[in-house]
Amino acid sequence: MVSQMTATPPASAPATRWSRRKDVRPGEILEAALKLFVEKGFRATKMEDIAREAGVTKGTPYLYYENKEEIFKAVIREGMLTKFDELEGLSGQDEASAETRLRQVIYRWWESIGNTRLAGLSKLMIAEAANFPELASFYHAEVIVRCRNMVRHVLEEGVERGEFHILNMDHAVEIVIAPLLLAMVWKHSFHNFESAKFDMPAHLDNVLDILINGLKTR
Amino acid sequence: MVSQMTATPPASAPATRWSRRKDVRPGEILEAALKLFVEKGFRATKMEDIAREAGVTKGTPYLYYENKEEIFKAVIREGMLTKFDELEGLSGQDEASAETRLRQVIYRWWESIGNTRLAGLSKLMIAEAANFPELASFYHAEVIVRCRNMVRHVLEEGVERGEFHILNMDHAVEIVIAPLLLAMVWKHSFHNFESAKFDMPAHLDNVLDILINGLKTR
Amino acid sequence: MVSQMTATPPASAPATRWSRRKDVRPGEILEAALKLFVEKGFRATKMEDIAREAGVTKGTPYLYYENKEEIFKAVIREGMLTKFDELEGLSGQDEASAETRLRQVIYRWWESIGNTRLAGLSKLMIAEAANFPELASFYHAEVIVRCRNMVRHVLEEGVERGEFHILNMDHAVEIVIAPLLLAMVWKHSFHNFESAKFDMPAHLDNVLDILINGLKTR
Amino acid sequence: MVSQMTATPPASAPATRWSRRKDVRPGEILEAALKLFVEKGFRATKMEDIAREAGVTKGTPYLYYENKEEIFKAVIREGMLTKFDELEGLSGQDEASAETRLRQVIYRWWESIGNTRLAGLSKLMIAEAANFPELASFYHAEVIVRCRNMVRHVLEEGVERGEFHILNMDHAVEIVIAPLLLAMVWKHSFHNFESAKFDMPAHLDNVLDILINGLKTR
DNA sequence: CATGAATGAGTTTTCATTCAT
DNA sequence: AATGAATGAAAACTCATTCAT
Repeated sequence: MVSQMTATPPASAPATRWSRRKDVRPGEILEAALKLFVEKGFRATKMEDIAREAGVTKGTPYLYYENKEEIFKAVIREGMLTKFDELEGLSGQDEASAETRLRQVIYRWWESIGNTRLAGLSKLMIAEAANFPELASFYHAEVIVRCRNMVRHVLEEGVERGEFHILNMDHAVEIVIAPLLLAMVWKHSFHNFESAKFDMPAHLDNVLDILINGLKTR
Repeated sequence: MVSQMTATPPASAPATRWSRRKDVRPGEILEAALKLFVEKGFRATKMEDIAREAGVTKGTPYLYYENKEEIFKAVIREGMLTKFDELEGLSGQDEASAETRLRQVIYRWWESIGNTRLAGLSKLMIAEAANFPELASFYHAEVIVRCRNMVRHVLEEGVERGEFHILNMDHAVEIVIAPLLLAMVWKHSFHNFESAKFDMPAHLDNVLDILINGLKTR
Repeated sequence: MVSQMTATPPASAPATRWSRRKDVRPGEILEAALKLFVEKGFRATKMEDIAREAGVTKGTPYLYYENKEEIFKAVIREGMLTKFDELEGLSGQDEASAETRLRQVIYRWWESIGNTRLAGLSKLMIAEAANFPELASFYHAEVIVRCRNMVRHVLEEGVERGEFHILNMDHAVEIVIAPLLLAMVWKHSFHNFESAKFDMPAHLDNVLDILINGLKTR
Repeated sequence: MVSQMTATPPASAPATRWSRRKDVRPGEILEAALKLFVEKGFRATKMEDIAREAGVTKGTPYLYYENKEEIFKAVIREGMLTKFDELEGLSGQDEASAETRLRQVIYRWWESIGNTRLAGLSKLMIAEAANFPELASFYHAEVIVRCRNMVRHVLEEGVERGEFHILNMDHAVEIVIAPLLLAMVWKHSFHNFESAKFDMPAHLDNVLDILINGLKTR
């Protein structure tokens, strides 16, 4: 999705009916599908819409994917993994305070996922989990659990250093993750109705203040 | 939904083939529709499935609702309002500490919404907001904003009393709401994959400990 | 197919858009499908053509059959069995000479199968055997083998009575069956090109003369 | 088909990527098409399958044939003619008895047609006659009628010589042809279900014994 | 000559909705 | 008031054919 799904802008002047771009098509199709699935949901998205959005015709997606369901699976699968590799690679590099590192993790998540079209994936999986159980399982293992582990790791270090005082680690992890989820939901489902659009970095800042304050050793 | 959607048990010996059911049918249909919409989404739910789930046949829902979309709207509209009236009626009755009242609000929310089939409504609206903008607007005004206001009210009282120290009220409200949303999402989308199922009341307890600690005046 | 597939003529004056005739629809659909499959083959027959031929619209056949393949199977399955029960019931009733009985079997076959739309089934199976192996197997067991057995039975009696002199029974059975197959093929595939249409009963007569003469004990 | 369809082994080291194959390609394509049409029928055979079977890619058949229908016509047209020329050339050469010559005709037919992939052509035409009337007409004139004439010629000689006693020549011709058709049908449609595979030469032998016996003057 | 990505007309199949019973 | 057979618009999917490379 990182490389494949970065669509090249539709050729400005297509002199011919079409061009052959076997290598980029799959990415363009997934990109288009991601956008529409996130917007309308799996069932409400028509194959022809995906094709049109990708700049091809009805039949072309079928050259690369068996059917609509396979496109959905590919969207999810290719969508998040690489980003996480990046994220996990970054975290843990420095020797700053746990507080600083927690803030870093959250900000980075916002930059590379939350503020990205990929955040829509989460909304998508929330909506379709019951219809695609194996995919939900995959998402749970590869996204939710990894996300929790990243947070848990920082929190545990904070506890070791005596910075944080945490009674129940599982629940503490959740409260850190919760506002991230909320941010994605606001962004993807109700942004049109929020009169004063959230300044998300500032929001995360304030939320972290409260949380870190609440987690701190007294 | 409270009154209408409380289905009378279909087993209660009907005198005629279809004795006067005009009064209970709509509720049974909405109840069935809610269940299926939450499970599978709007598009993936077939009218016939709704009918079967409601114990009637294909044509019957159309006697009470124009079409599938109207059923969806009715499900959302009737689904949450009355519950909120209850909730709002309860809160603010006592003169306990803001901390106590915040805990009460959250627990009551969990009892009357979060732990109820109605929680699925939120998942549903998150998924379908883009397809039903007016409905999303309605939901935003009637559910999200009211929910925020309830929380805000308690927090503001806490600030007035000198119990809480809050820099940005909007953001503080969000961090209180966030774990509630998370709870609903876990419950409705990924509960099958959570090895150790959350003891939700305990979780809310712990989360509130952290939040209240973080919000407290030092 | 006998009863079910006997289509009632389309109601002369349908005042309404359609009428509900759940009991006769399947037969009408199979009847229509048989006609078109025999004419054009399985693949070249469109579902919509079957529907139109049956006097219904596109969607109706799907109320009674999963898909086109199931219709094909039903056509074959229902097509021949009952006729054969009739045939087998008739043969062997009298104590006439083997020659007489052989002639009877052949004539009856012609009346109840060869001269019927059902003969087209054979052409159909010949064409589609490779595409529907299990169905071909079923056809082989239920039609071909039964047909051979009927003939074999008569020939064996003829041998017992000393009427016929047969060196290899298997091959003798085939030579009796062969002209029946030929008759069906001519009728269904090349009848338009035969300048002098065969008088089939006379033809069978002549053929039987030769065969019986050839089989006779000298 | 004899010359064109005799594919040169594709293994013969090509000097260039596609060295002058213009002369052999059409035959290879028809050969592949024949095989697949016979196996699956005209409609169920995909152009791409023909191409793959012929060892080329999708576009190539269109360099040699207008479209799928033209390929079908070419398959039929080129398929049988030359073989018949051979057959007709052979028959009538010697001065043996009519019985001997009849046996010869049948055996030769079996060798050069019945036991060949070309036999599938008959099955194909039986199946597709209604969809390709002009082709069926052509096949009728060039194959069926010629085949009958060959048989008729021998039978007439037999009558002239006083060997055969035939009341109705047309019908006699059919009874001789019938087992040939049967043989092809068995071979191409139901061979998988025949427990004891027929020893076809022996079968033809036995069948001819009966027929010739039946035709003989007493 | 040959390739094979792309097209788009054509089919199959689904399902919300209607309406005779 | 309820049924459920039938409709027909709308989607999903196929594949013969084209044409840039």
